[in-house]
Amino acid sequence: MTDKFTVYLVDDDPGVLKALSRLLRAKGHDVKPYSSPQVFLEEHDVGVPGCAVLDVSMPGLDGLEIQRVLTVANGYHRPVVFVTGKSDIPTSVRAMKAGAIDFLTKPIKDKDLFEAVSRAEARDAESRRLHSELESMQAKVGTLTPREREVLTHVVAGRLNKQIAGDLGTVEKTIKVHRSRMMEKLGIRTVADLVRMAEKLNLSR
Amino acid sequence: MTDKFTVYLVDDDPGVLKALSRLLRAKGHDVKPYSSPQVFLEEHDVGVPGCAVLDVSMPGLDGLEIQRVLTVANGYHRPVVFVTGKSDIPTSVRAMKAGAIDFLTKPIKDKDLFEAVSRAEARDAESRRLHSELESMQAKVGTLTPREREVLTHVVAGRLNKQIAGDLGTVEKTIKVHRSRMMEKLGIRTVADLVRMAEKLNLSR
DNA sequence: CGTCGAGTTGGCCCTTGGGCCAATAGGTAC
DNA sequence: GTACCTATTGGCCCAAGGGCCAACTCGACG
Repeated sequence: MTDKFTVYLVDDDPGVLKALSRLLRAKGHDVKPYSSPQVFLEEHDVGVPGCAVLDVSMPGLDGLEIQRVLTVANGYHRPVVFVTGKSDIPTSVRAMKAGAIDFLTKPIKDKDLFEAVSRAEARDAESRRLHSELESMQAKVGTLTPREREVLTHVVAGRLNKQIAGDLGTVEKTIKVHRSRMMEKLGIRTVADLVRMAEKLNLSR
Repeated sequence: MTDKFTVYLVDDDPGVLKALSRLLRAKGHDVKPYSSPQVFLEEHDVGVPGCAVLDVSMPGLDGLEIQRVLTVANGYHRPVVFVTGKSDIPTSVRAMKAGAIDFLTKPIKDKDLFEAVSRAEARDAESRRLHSELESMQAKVGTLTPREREVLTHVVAGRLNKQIAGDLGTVEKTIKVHRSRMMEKLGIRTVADLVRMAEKLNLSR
């Protein structure tokens, strides 16, 4: 149903690795199989849209460890689906609390795996969309001078130019100029849009 | 550490019920023990700040069923902590996916239960705060006339009075009046606040 | 039929926002 | 030192927001 979505598959059992790879490839996914968690982490690229399907218990690095590492990144969370042959409830609960998409026990039903990967794909797409939106906004805010940024926060707070001038120890005219340049740089025309942007970036506080 | 926080405790085992009750009461919580899921659901009051601690497997209504019922409400989700003597991974995963705070296996460590209830309390408080905030805002929006509401959406969209007038087939003066009355009724003074309110209420679309 | 709320509109006037042009001052980079 | 960026300020003028008072229409309610 989809393509250009990469599934990072990590399982120390070559048989499982092969079987799941075939299954997911048949579904149209781009699969990258790893029998070693370490190698996976080295080659893993957060820039690629995709999800991780991890065996819970592996020698060296177990699935939960990997999940933690993947989560640390920069706010972006690589969606993780766990598969396991032998595990326990506390482990599954910990995984889910940490944000796992699903926690499947072997024997794994194809349908369950597909659904999990599908949800992972949706979440990944959404989080990428959000993330890139925030990035582009932050990039624009980054081009603002310190003064312009101050004015921005005051405008978002709903203060009048005159009041902002008072707060910043200058005159209204100066604020108008900063304000105008600020809006220009942000590529925004209305205060409404400015407020929405500021809300998303948490610039209100 | 806290009080006036109610723990609805539901377990068909009288012994467990008694033990957990004592434990939670000692911690300062107001505990309402039920050995019957049905009775619990009948007496349950979403208006009371608290959480539910449910046994997963019970005759009649199992824990997951109860969780589903508690979730249906009106957008408010009663935080649920599961306790179980005998369960399996798929069940725990389903519970966590459905938003459970935690899924504890017996023998339950006091510390785990306390932490779970504590997190449930935090979540409950937060969701109540959010909910009441939304309610009061919606109540105010409810006092608006249809026309005022239309104007609201246009203002939030960043449109000028003149443009709004064009869209609504009237003149700028009329929009000014609606706009003024609208702000007055909402108890809001700045466009910035209006936008933030609209965002929270999803009035932008 | 009279009252009332909702929707309209006009006029008047003041405050704000914002664009354009010009100019000054301090600091930094080449 | 010259060029450039950032911050400032002034003047001029026009557009937009918004308060106050008054008035009109229409449909619903008694």
